Amino acid sequence: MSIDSILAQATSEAVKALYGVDFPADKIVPQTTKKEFEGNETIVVFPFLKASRKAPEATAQEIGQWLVEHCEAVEKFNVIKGFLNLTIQPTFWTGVLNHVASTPNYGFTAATATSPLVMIEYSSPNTNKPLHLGHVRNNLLGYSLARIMEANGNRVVKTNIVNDRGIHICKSMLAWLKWGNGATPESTGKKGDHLIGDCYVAFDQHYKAELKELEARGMSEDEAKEQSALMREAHEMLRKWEDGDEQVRALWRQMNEWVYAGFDTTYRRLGVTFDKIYYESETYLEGKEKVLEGLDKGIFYRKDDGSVWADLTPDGLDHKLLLRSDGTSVYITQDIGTAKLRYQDYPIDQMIYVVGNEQNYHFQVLSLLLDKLGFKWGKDLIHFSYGMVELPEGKMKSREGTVVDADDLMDEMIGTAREMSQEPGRLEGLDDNEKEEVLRIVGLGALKYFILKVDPRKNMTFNPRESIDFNGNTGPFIQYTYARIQSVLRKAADNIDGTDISAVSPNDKETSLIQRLADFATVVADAGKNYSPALVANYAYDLAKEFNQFYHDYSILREDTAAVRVFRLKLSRTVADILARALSLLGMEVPQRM
RNA sequence: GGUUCCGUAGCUCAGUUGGAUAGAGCAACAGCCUUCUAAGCUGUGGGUCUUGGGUUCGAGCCCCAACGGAAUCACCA
Repeated sequence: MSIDSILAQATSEAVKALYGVDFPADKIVPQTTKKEFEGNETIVVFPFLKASRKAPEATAQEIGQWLVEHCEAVEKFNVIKGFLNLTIQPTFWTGVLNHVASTPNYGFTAATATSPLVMIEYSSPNTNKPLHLGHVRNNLLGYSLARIMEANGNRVVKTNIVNDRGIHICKSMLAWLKWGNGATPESTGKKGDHLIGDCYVAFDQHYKAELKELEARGMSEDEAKEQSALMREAHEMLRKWEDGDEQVRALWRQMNEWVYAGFDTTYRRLGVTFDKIYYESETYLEGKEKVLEGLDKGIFYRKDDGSVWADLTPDGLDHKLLLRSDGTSVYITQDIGTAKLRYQDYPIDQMIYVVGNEQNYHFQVLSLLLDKLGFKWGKDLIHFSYGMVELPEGKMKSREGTVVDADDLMDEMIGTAREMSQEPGRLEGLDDNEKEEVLRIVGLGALKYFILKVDPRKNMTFNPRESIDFNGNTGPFIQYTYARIQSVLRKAADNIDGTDISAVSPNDKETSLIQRLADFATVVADAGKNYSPALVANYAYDLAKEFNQFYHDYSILREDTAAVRVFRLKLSRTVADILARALSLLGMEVPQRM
């Protein structure tokens, strides 16, 4: 039982005993005492004043006295205004440390066969360009969210829907045919996704040039777009694709394979994985049937021109098109289709879509539509909406070449880690492979933490000229704290688990660290409830920061009382363990040395 | 114009269901490596929490309004 619930319960009893009023324990939330004040846990007594009919100080005094007399865990108390500061028995804290240290996966809940099944969709790239910084944010958030949901006892299915069809892919294909000179990833040594991305850019350039020429001949911009031979060819190709033209399909398959190979490399480096991948080319026809079903049931209506619509005005939204007048699907129809397929594949209880905030409206609509169509998780689907990554000059623009490429970025991060590690004494005794592994872990850790520590809803700015920091509130700082503890543990000769530490009285710093360790369970639960990797990230930083201060103030190995030394070693080891587990929720690894 | 989101130190960001004197990092300045890892630690300076009302013992947090910014409101995806 946690100290918070013990105190809440005891305080509830105190109010009952002293004032004869029932005050439910779950309404009492003790909080950690601020550093400036004496004590470990604080209870705010203002809510009890109605019951006590006394001044705040007097009330706090009475409750404090009662707790000292009746609650074993409470050693003493002091009162400042309406705040009752309680000092907890030292032996209690060593007990808490032992508990956390000896509970495997403390704070994590394992899923069972009956746990809720949560499906998380993230990444969802187009196959016409390589992944960039915006995708990186999406992937890291999605993967971390999956880890957090798992830690909270959910069964999780990570899914990716690849947008592998449409006019944009045809543009790349056309460009490859026209100007590609038969280039392949093998012949050029280029990653497949980058090769295709170059084709897409090439199309855009030639298209622009064509428009310019047409406009020079006196056409308006719209006329030029209408007359563009390139665009017509692209559309013709799309039509052939939809007709199943074997030549077009073969090229399409070939190019997509190249792209997937490229994506796989990037995903593997980023450390993200998927349990089930859907391809739009296989799902995009699926939604139509569901829409027609809804039409039959009278949920939707048909206009005179044959198009099908949903009336969402009762929900405060607009009318939404579901099928064009020629009977073909639009974007949202496809999402209905994938929802149907997914539900056939998995008995989903909850669906989380990790998609940028530019699609907020889309998911508001999708939620309503799925609900109307009878999906039990439709109404409560979570659109995990995140803000864009911007450059100091504004948005990233592929046309202007300001896109921050995911592969380049990872290279740079690892490069910076390499520079940092040049200092004498760093990474000595490791062979080259081990060194590279550490640099990879640290470089990627810096990137991941940089992105995950901020509130996902907010737009974030990334300045490519100022490389991501490795000092201060960063991933490497937390990893460093871990590695530092490992170093101490390697040098310790003590039998950590075989020595009794129950007689040790933790000092303030140690008590505070133990409290923080115990908090980990709450943090994991809150992160799950609020879908918030940032909560975990900031917790890990606080814990690491506090440990570093402790490390500076108190010696561990040089403490000559065996019991205290072992106590501190155990505390350190548990901090390292919790740090590693917190970071694992962010998809981050820890190095044994750095 | 409608809807949704954001506004905290020069910059990047925290701020746990409303609690005590609003916190970190970066940048600046001043210190600390003969000691368990200096990717660290300590100190100094830096704030009208966009503004104005309201709710109450108490508001950065909740409500209303204004201002500023972002996204979105396609027979595009």
